[in-house]
Amino acid sequence: MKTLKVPEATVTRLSIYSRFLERLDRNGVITVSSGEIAEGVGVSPAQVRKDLAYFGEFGTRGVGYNVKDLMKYTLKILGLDQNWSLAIVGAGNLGFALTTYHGFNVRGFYISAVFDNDPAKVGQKIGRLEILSMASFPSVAQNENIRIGIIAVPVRSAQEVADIMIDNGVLAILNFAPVPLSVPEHIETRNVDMSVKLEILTFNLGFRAAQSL
Amino acid sequence: MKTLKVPEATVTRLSIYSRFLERLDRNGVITVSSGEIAEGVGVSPAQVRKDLAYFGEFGTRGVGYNVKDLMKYTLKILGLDQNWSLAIVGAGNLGFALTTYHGFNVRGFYISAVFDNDPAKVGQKIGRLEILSMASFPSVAQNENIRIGIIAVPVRSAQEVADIMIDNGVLAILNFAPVPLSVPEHIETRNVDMSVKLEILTFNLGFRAAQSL
DNA sequence: GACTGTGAAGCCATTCACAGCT
DNA sequence: AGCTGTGAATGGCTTCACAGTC
Repeated sequence: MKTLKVPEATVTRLSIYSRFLERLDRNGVITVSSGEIAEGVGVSPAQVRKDLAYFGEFGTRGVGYNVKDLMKYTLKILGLDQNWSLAIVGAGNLGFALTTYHGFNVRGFYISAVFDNDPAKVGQKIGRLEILSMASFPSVAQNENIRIGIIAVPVRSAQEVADIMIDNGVLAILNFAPVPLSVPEHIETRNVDMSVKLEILTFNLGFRAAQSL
Repeated sequence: MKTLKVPEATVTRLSIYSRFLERLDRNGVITVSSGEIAEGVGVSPAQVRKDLAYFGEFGTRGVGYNVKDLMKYTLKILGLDQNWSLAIVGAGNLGFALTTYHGFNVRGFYISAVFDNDPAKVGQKIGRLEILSMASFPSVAQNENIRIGIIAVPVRSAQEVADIMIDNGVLAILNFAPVPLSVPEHIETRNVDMSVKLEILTFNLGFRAAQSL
């Protein structure tokens, strides 16, 4: 088992393997081979084995992997053996969708609070959560032990929101605003940019297609 | 100018440069250097020049790039000099957010229709759009010339929706369901998986941090 | 016989460093 | 002098292929 320098692509796939394993486990599958995982998630068997090898030897030669065990290992590696309190800032359509998005309220994640500075929104409810003003961010972040923030505000407010989050102990930010955040070295950020993905599609429909003429 | 084999990472960045250039243009900036673009979007200057070089020579040595021209070139390359009709399938919270998400109704994209098979939703309105039953997908897809589909349904329905889309002329699919779609060779698909990005954050907070102890 | 784990090879993307223009 | 465009070097990820194990 060697560690250090795990490619981010490996972590991405690990997250996908992990969810696939949960599905297998729910279906009562006991053992799975790298080839079956590969088939299920659309990568090569060697890739699956290489990825897992960054973290240990989880399989049995000639047999494969125990689904339940490997699922637990992947969850542990991804840090999902603990609970993570999330705060969402921005209660527009996107923030609303994210708050009610079931996928965020599983696998160790729990949305603790939603913030918005629009006075028309503060006080309204999204499911069990009341929309709070940003003025209460510091106290809520501390009480709820919020270490991950989700930014769902327009570009112009994104950096300001990030700064407030970081000042109040947030260690990692998932940013839906299409702008890069400038943050200290030790803060983790990732952007989710839906438009970029759309434009990859149109590029491929146009430009690549034109080349193969 | 050499072409063939443009890395997908280059296309991703091109989309980001393009949006950055729009911002510069709105602010009245005339000329920009690779270093300034790099600074603005968080990559290296050499990377910016290399990326652009895949598509031509757009700059002037000693000077830089003309903002308006380069913006137009990037839009053209990305296929955004034409209009793209989108159809969204799934009018749950995510579909609702996507339908009203302003970022999708700019840069050449236009949401033409929203579909859902829940009888309780069919007939309701999201802004200007009435939610349609999937039974009308074929005729609407044809009339509106829909070539791009967005899947915002649960995992269990995603493949079925993809099949219907493809049967009715859709060429590219943006899939928000966390499952790989199986599609013919010539169909473009990309997944937007928000949970994966979250799990990269928790991995980095946990695993990577543990290694540096 | 089947499947994992892994060094080596191959491939792809990024960075470097500088020649070429303005 | 300043900045682009690009071949060469580097670095990193993926695939190959096979030894090791059950």
